[in-house]
Amino acid sequence: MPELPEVETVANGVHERVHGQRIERVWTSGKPQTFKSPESEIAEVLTGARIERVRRVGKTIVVSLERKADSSALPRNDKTGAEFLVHLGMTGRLLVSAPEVPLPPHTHAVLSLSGGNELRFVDARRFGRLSVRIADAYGGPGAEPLTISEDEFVALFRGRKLAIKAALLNQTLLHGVGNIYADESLFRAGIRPRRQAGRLTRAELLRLRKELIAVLKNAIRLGGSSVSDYVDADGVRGFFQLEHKVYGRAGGRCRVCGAGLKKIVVGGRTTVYCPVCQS
DNA sequence: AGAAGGACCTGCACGC
DNA sequence: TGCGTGCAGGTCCTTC
Repeated sequence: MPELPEVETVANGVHERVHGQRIERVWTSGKPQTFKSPESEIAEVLTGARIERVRRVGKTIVVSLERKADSSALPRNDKTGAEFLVHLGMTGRLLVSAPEVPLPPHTHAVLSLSGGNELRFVDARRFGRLSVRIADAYGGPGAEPLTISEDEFVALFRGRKLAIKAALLNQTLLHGVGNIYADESLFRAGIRPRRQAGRLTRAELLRLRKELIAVLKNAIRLGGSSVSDYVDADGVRGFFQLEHKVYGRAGGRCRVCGAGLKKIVVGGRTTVYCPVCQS
């Protein structure tokens, strides 16, 4: 399931392959829940536009477009272009493929590019979302975990009564963290997932911030975690799943102390932790 | 207002 | 063998 490192890997890979190219044709599947903007508006904004840049914000892939002079699908704003937002949801893939490669099942959008390749959005479970908007340097709903300061991080959780695990998953506080990296960072920081966020000490929160950043950066370096069907822009799997200490290992032994790993539900999500290493 | 829980959706791993 | 069941979870929406 794509979280910050997986989305970053895909965004970087797609950027390298498509920036500077023009979108010549757009096809969409007609499955309504995939499209947060009307499909006609997406087609109108994308067709003929040039891709300037592809980047990650939180778990969202932001494709910056140079606006066409005659586009009327979005309100006018002459100083800026448009943005195409891609959220991969659970099983979404954004692939750059040659047109002769057969379309995978569950393909929901195909952008034919001036360079000859296609940018394809494929999503079996259809939790992913596509939309377009006026460019205003999309910032996402929460703070960016890779660059947040110590004081800002500590302030996010002050007075919060929900479990620290649930707080990490809340995208309006911190965006980009999902179930895998929440469990992994809490394990590495030695903190129980059910602890009330507002009752963690400053020292514990600083440890959590440090471990979260380390685990995210390490995962980016390894191309993300491939569980379920995550792949990068070339369809290649990541390697961070081999480094998981707790996620997906319920019933197994802790790799640090040998104790049995416990499985519970926190914030509606399966949560795995070590009862000895996490106090 | 903040927190909690269900709905959405499909593929896959099970068990009988 | 084949079928049915349950589980996975990011985000949105409703409820408390």
